[in-house]
Amino acid sequence: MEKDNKFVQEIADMTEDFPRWYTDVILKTELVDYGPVKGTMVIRPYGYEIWEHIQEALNKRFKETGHKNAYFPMFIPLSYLMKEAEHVEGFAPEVALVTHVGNTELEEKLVVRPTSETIICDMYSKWVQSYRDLPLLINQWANVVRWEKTTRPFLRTSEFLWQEGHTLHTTEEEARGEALKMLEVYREFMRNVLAIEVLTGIKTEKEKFAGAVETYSMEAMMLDGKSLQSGTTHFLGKNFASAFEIKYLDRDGQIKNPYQTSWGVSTRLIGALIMAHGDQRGLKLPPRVAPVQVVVIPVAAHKAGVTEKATEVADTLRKAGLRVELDDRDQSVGWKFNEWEMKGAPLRLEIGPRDIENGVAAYSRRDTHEKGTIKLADLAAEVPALLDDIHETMYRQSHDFLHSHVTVCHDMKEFNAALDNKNFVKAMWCGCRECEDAIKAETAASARVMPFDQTPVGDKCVYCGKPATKTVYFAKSY
RNA sequence: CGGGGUGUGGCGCAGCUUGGUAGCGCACAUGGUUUGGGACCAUGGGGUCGGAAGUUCGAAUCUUCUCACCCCGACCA
Repeated sequence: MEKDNKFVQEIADMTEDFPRWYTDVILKTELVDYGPVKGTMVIRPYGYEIWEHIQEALNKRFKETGHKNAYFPMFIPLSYLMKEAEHVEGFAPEVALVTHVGNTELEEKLVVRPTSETIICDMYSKWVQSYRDLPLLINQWANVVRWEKTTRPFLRTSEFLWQEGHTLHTTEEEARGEALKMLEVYREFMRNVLAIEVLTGIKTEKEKFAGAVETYSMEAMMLDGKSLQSGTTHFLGKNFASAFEIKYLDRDGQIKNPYQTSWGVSTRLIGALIMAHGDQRGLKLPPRVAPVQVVVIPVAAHKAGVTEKATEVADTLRKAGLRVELDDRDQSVGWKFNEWEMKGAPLRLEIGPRDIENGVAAYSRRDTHEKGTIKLADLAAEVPALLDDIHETMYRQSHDFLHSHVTVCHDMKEFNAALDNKNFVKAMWCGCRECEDAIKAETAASARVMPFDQTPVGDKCVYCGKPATKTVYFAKSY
């Protein structure tokens, strides 16, 4: 059915122009639109529902780890931001500042939160008196504003939605453990909900969060070989606690500052799943966050009994707890097939006269394009199992893709070759800032994470050739 | 902020060199025929060409200025 190709909705060739492909897909599938203010995005219902499923899955996990949700104000007095030296330096260039209300100039300028450590610390200093108040485990869902120079929907926008956890602990071990635990929560979430494989580890000094002692990160690999920092957790030490005078009286009668963590993931995750799973036909959504898990398409709907049977099938699946859409719009079936593939629905069921005669529904998987039939009587049991299989297959694909695109490199020649092949580079590094900066300047790749498993992959720094002790993943990134 | 590019119905584009007051595809609307991989026919609605000034009898087209957006670099979840 080539026709003249003139009715085909074109999506850019992802192998040739990945950024364009990304933009085409998110706009054409009605995930987002551009906002009127440069760098902002409108998340449309189809995209927002993905976010809701992400929120639901994370909230469930936060509850299990003892965290409570709360909400703090969006406006933060500028003076708060100034209290932690590294923090100001890191965020000052990109904060939006409120200076006026109407025509009146404000006595104290307000920043629109780029992150909430400072205002939350201010409140924590009032709430914490005793070691009995600790640990304090709070999360908030909010929007934050960071006026970045270049933006792209989901990946980097001037305003974005996220979740930020902020905790206080009596001991360093407990706080560091919390940061590591939440990183593991994120990793498990990526594995079991978004079906994305990630590398986890520690950020270098250069790349860590402004104000943190240590930053842990998970990095996902996009289909063009770039890395996307998909979530971070921070061990903040006492940096903020002392700056904001959060103090408690310990059992030993001493007044102490607690140890602190913060951690977050954002709507960037939606960008991650688009760029980690998509293909030439468009989105490929993992079933556990897909707004429409199963689309039911009546074939030859004008024939007697077809619409009725399709409706019945959709109802059966809804009762089985699935998110189902019956697409009975007045379009050709081919058009609908293509549309739902582009929109990433994991599973399509077709109900036509032939199927009804045979007592089956025809299915087509979005992940493998495999087709088959399921007996109508078995739908409620088999479709959920099929969705689980799609999830596992998608994770497997993500896992294999990442690990087959990591190259161990010992010198810059290998390094550059690996980057050209869209691989992550695993290499040794001497640990000095000069080499890290030089590598970034020359190759546009940055040190993404130092894996927890520091098994050496050589003995010399990939850049300067001096003895090296750190194993690092380098990659170009979003 | 440095380098490159683009602005013409909702979207994608043609027209510009050789000025003569807009055209195509998609989308949209109505009617009909269709429907197992992006259907077809007919009819119809919608733009004054990013903005301003200038040249000219006449400007989407030429000149100058300006604005906006996009891509590549420096900054970042």
